[in-house]
Parts: sequence; C-alpha cells; structure tokens
Amino acid sequence: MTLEEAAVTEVTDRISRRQVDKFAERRAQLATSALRTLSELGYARTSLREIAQNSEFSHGVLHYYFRDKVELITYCVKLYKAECVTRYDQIVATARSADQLRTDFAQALATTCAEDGTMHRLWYDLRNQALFEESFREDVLEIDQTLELMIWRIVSTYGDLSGTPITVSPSTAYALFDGLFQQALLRHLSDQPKALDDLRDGVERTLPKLLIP
Amino acid sequence: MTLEEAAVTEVTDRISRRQVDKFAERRAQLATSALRTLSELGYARTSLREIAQNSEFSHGVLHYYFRDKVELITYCVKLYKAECVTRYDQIVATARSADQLRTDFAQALATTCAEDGTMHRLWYDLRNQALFEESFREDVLEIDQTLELMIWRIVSTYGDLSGTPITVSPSTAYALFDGLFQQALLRHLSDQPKALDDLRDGVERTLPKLLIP
DNA sequence: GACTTTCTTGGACAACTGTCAAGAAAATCT
DNA sequence: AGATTTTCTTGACAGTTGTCCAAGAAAGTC
Repeated sequence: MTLEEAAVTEVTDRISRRQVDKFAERRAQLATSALRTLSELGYARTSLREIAQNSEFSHGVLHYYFRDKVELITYCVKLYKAECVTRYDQIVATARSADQLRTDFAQALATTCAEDGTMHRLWYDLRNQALFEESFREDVLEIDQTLELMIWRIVSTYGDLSGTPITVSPSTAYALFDGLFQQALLRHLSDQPKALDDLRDGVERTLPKLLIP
Repeated sequence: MTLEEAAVTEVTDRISRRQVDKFAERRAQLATSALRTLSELGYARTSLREIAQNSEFSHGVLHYYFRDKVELITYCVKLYKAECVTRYDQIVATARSADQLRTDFAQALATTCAEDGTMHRLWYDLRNQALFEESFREDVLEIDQTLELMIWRIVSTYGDLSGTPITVSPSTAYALFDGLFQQALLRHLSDQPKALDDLRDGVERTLPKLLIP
C-alpha cells in the first residue's frame, strides 16, 4: 500500500467511524460556502484559502472534510445541480397544454439564466475541465446524464401533450437546448440586453421543431 | 509591392516593415508552438514556462513578443480559429444540392471533432474563461461572431438550395449546432464510440428542421 | 472530575506562478 | 571593422498554490 492509498483509506475510515450525519452536514455547509466563491471566480482562480476566507473556517479544515480540491469542487457542483434539476419537474407536473409547457420552459430557462447565471457558469467550467482532465469526467458525465433526463422529461411531455412523436434522441434534444442556454449565458453576462429575449424566442421556436412536421 | 510603390516608400519604412514582418512571424511561430501545449493542458494548467519548454526558446522571450499571458492565449486561439473557419466555406462552395450540403456539413463537423478535438476544447476553455473574466470577453465575442457567420453561410445556403426560407435567427442556428458539437466533443474525448455517429445524425436531423415545414 | 475522540487552527513546506531586468548573443547598420 | 539595435537567455523576485502536520480546542464519554 502506497502512502497515497493509505491516506485515502484513512479518510474513508474516518468517515465510516463517525456519525455520518454531522460529517455530511458540515461537508454540505462548507460546500455551500465554497459555491459562493467558486461561482464568483471559477475553478482556475479559486484557491482553497480563498474559499476558507469566505467561510467561517480556516483553510486547514477543508482537507479534513475533502480529500483534495477536485473532490471538493465536484461535490459542490453536484450539490447545486441536484437542487437545480428538481425545479424543472414542477413545470412538467403543472403543465396543462403543450403551449403552456413550451412558454413555461422557455421562461424558466431565461429566469435561471438571469438569476443563477454565476452558478451555471461554474457548471460549464467544471464540464470544460473534464475535456482536459480525465479525473473529472466520471462526475461530469453523471451530472450531464441527469440534465439530459431532465430535458427529456420536458420534451417528451411536450410530445405527449401535442399528441405527436418526438423525432430526435434525448441526447440531441439536450445538446440543442444546452447550446441555446450557454450562448444566452455568455451574452447575458456580457450585458447584452437581448440575451434573455433571444433565449426565450430560440427555445419557443426550437421545441415545436422536434415534433414530426 | 510594385516597383513604383517601392520607389515612393522610404528606406526606413521598408526596414521597419521588414522588422514588423519578422516580429509577426516569430509571434506566429511562438503561438503555434504554444497551441500544442495549450490544447494539451488547457488554460488553467498551462504556464508560460511549460509553453517555452515545449518550444525552442526560453520562457523570457514570451514576454518580448506578448504583453502577458492573456494576450498570448487570445492570439493563439484567434490564430487557430481563423484558419478553422475557412475550411467550412469550401463546403458551401462545392455543394450542388441541399442534401449534399447537409451530409458534407455533418461529416465535416464529425471529422474536425475527431481530428482537432484538442484544439476545439481549448477554444471552449477560452470561451468559458470569458464567463468569469471580463478581459476575455471582447475577443471571445469576436471569435464567436465569426463562427456564427460561418454557420449561417452553411444554413442559409442550405435554405437557398432547398428553395425554402430558414425560420431561425443566425445566432440560434449557431447555438444549436454548437451545442451538438460540444456534447459530441465531450463524449468523443471520453472514448464513447457512438459520439461521432450521434453528432452526424443529430446534425443531419436538425438542419432540415430549420426550414419552414 | 478525567479520559478519549473528534474537530479546528494556523503555520511550515516545497513547488510553482507571472513578471521583470540585466546582460549575453546575434543581427543589422555605418 | 566597429557601433548599434534587435533578439534572446538567465536568474531573481515576490506571490500564490495545495498539502501536510503538530498542537490545541471542543465535544463526547465514563
């Protein structure tokens, strides 16, 4: 067993020995605090000291609750995205017509782009790191999968309400709307006033196109 | 330069122009070398020393040709994207039918995803930095604009060849295909064998949907 | 109370970063 | 040829980084 492996098992042992609740609670607390800093600075420019400084703890404690920086950040983004996905399911649940679903969905994307823009850019930052570093890929693909399913629940429900089959795969549907959202995010953060309107318009125009003509 | 112009031009001008050329030439040479390293490591993990080490020069020379790291990197990406855009215009020029344009376009995207994947992830890395750092935005939006125009030349030509108007804006069209490409890139780099086939399929299915039904 | 375990601190460490400047080397000019 | 300008190297600088660790605080247990 190498020193590195020993360190890993030491951490996991500590986890299992302890009351998991308290441990998990503080983890979430630290992660929530870290999310503020991360969403502001991005992965590259955020240091553990910076995160600690914006929390009520010292920088040493981060290594008590997280193995390293990578584990901390992936945990943070997972935490956020898990909460994020649930919001859209409400739209599916309350939609009475295809048209209402369409406008609600477009509106929800525009709203979250405006209100949670800094959080979403952190997600894109993490996903981009996965293009370079293999250690990120597993978690990124997992989050990506939940987002794809979330979009597919919207799209397939839209198809049901329209009484018309969908003509693209779930992954294609996700990629299309993700592209629209990402472009809108860049433009919105660049203070282009039309960004959100264009996003709504793009989504409302695109969704019907996924149906059989 | 004609002989007449040469006669008018002063000697000192000719000298300084030659110096400018040499200067620009070495800039391009350093940037080309830097691109190899940057596309391998990404913006966050690439240091100027690393770039210099993979070139035939020392690290100090980079500051002789570039003001700082930001200028070097944006210059690098611009250099690459400028060359990149031209490739697609050939597809537009040689297309004889809407269907041929459609499959050629899908094939070109899949090919460049496979062959130049590491370069494209650098572009996405830079674009992502622009979400956080304002100093990147101007250049990123400029490159984004040239890509949007490139896509629009494809899409509008496709509309012309089909004899049918396009129903989405240039920016929406760009966002849609960019989303497809970005997803395919992540999957391809993650060794998912279907990535390229799905990209081709997604593009070939999406393009006709942009026409009036 | 004393003890053990869990948690937190703050400092030390070595490695790395972008930047810069002094001077060597090379190219160019006179 | 020597003088001058351009180009490049080298080493140093002041910060910052992730990581680790000894020591002490706090909490829990008896």
